[in-house]
Amino acid sequence: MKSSIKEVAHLAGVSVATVSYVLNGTKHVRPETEKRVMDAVKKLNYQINPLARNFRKGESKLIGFVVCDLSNYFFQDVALGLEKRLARYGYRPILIDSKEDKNIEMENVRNLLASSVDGLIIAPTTEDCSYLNLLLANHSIPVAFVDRKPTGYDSDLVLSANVDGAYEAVKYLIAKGHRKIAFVGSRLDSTMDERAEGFRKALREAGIPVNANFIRFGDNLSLSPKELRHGAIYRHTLDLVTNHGITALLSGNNLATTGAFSCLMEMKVKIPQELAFITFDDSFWLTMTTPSLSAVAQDPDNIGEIAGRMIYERLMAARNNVQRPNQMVRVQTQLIIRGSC
Amino acid sequence: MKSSIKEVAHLAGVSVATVSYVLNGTKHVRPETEKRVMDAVKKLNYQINPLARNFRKGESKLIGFVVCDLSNYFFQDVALGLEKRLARYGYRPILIDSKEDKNIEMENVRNLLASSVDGLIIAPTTEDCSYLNLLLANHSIPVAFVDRKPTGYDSDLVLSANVDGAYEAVKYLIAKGHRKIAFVGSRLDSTMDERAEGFRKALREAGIPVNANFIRFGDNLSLSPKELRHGAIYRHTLDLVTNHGITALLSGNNLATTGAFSCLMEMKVKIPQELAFITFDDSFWLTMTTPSLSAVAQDPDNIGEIAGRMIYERLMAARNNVQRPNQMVRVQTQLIIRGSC
DNA sequence: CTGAAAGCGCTTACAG
DNA sequence: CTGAAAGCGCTTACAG
Repeated sequence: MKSSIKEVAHLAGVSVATVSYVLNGTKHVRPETEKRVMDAVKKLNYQINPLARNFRKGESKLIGFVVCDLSNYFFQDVALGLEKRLARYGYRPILIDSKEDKNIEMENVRNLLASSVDGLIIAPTTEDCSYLNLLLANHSIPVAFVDRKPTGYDSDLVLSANVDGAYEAVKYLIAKGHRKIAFVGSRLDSTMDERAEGFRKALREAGIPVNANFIRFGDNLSLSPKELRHGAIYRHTLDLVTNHGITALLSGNNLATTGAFSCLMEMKVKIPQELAFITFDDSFWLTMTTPSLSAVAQDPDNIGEIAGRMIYERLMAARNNVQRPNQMVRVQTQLIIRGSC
Repeated sequence: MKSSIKEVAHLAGVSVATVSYVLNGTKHVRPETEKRVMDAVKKLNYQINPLARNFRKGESKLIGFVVCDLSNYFFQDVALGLEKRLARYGYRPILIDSKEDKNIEMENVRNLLASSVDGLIIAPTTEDCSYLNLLLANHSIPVAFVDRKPTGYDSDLVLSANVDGAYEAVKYLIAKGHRKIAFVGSRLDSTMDERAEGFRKALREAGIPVNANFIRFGDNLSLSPKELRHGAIYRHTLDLVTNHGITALLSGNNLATTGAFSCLMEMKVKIPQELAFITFDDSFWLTMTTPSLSAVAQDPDNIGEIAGRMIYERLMAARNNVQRPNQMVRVQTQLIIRGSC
């Protein structure tokens, strides 16, 4: 049945050390000896016991991915990219949902540490990540952040080029002749702030005064499924459309779009004739609406891959005892024009 | 820093065995002794080393979930339910995508076995799962299937009530006066077959002759992203609408809906006036279309939970050496009427 | 009720 | 180039 390295050694007539050397390529072994070992391995259909190896090496080959909202397809796509990249390195991700609750996030991190993950990738629920200082005091594992810029804990970071993305979108709207352009974001966090900044930048550059009242954010409830459609974003959109005569709207992410577009549909606003609309976050369903929706596409797959690579590089750096300064990577977005503007 | 059970034992003035007994509750220990141990644990901030424990116990606490198509939100939701349930039992899922390719699926299973998962949940790419007999010959771990009915390997199974779901939908359409009703499914597998059967059953029951030409399936390409919109399903829909004068259409799943609804949009078919439409698989985006789309909602979260529970129960059964016959669970669907019918 | 000790299956200095 | 042996941190019969 399940054979161990001992039986391989016995059958090959060598020591277990030699078998280990051959299997891991950690020491040069005479070709002849190597062949004997490999023959024995084949004959016994031997497979290394990863439980034993991991224990011995003190690693789990597991990377925890703590996600603020795993029901959001953006993060699911990040996870897909992460999985793909980690697989290359012989690591696997463990996904865990924080449901946009800081306490759950902390609990998740604690749990993952208790299951000996070798590294941690965090899409934080809120910026403040100082709790990590305490939790990671006794665990020297690498951490990388994605999507939101953390404060209170310094580490690698992968973000979309949010300013540029919003800037390009608004620039496009301005080029189409729009002047009364608004921005709605799901909740004011570092990401929404950057996108709002890109929004302002485009207006400034075009010499259009920035009306602070045209930049709106939802409340904390805006992230919950119940409030997505008819919550704060819906009301902001309604107000902007009916009371302020905006002609174009940029939505800060897919959550805000749910509320904003729900409102526009219910109000039977003619898009793009009466209102031009662009959203952050591309998805296939943006082509199933009437009209199809233009989008600033992020590249979640790539974000996941980069986070995976960073964690791996940091792991290697630690193993080789080399210093590695914290890095921040910005992933480009892409403006996709469809029927809504 | 990281302390071991030895240091706890030393500080508490007991043997490591006693510490282990206390920590695991595996033997009765005098309350006084127990307190000494717990105090030492607290003082040293001791956390059990799961790598060592797993190795010793020969388990990984990991359950592999091999998914035919992880980019499909249906399976992502199944994974969410699975994760939730496994967490309760102290297990974690490892997700891995087969990209609707049998060879990748087999490779994935091999990989997971090589990483010592304690159990396997499989959403198979195709029915034939006889390859498992060979792969699992040396690994006595439990397996559960979800979504599609496998052949060639017998184990637990979680499926939607596909016949009933389709039956209810078509019954509804018939009650609305429809007679020329068609069914389009992404690819003929056990699931699509069952849904087509529910479709037929409703017609039969209403005394409406079943026109075999009104039951259409895509080809193998119908599952690939490129072909989703304008592939076989699109063409079937086009043919059914333009050449056969159908007045109602049931789509067998979310993939088929992408092709079918794309066609209907492009043909500017008036829904529900000219054609009533119902799809399998609910999703939030079905309310963002014009009109909103009625759906036979599956309960992926529940499917995932049940699969997790089954695996766990089988694990417990094996540990206690009790026989446990294979089970099949059907999860009810729910007809959600929106604007499309 | 508690402890001494074996052993899970590897890897890795160390010796030769 | 190869091997004998220690040891990673637990759990668990077994003995008392």
